[in-house]
Amino acid sequence: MIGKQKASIAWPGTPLPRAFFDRSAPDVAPQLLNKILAAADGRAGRIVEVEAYVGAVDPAAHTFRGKTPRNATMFGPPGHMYVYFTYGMHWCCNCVCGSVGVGSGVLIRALEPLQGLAQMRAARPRIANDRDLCRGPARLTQAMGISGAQDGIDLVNAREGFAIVDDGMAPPENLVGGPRIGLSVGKDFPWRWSVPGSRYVSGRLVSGAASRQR
DNA sequence: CGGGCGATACCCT
DNA sequence: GGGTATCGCCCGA
Repeated sequence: MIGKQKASIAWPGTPLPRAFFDRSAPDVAPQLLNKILAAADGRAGRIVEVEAYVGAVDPAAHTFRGKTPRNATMFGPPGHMYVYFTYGMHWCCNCVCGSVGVGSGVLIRALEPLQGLAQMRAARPRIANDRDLCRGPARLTQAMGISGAQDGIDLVNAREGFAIVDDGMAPPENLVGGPRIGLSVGKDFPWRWSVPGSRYVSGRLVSGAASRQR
């Protein structure tokens, strides 16, 4: 149907409320670990890696130099999805955080695929290993069916096909942020978090981590 | 497993 | 016109 059908999100749990996102992105980001990114069509995955980006103070943020047509969603209300296009071929998705006008958000960098694996494989036909379906920000958007058409949708009311669901699994404890990936500036902000030991996290594994699965 | 590199289009200066 | 919040292929070890 057209854009706003009543979508029932497929993974059981409670969609995160608006207030969850109405804090600074580095506060929200680690709390998103172990939550579920779920689509109305059945695809779902557990969030295992995130990065925070903060308007005005963070030179790596798209919003660093103020509002433009591309980044407008980030300056809007929290709990919406900011989807951007990069490297001429890839889409990446964020949760907008903080108050209107701040311009910050959390980039979702990796998911553990949980449900709708057949649809994910169909969306990424060249991938032989399920481990690689959602291991990376542009890979997971492809697997989940997210593109520019989803820029600006509301994740809280879940009426536009996607939501972030709390299914009762707490975030990992004693998390420490590390440097973000793929930047030429802003490398000093320790605003990347991941689920320790998860084999679905992007980037190079530290030595020995490959055998330490969970 | 890890490094190197090309692809590719849009955005903002 | 330069840079990009990346990926996948190829290669050597």
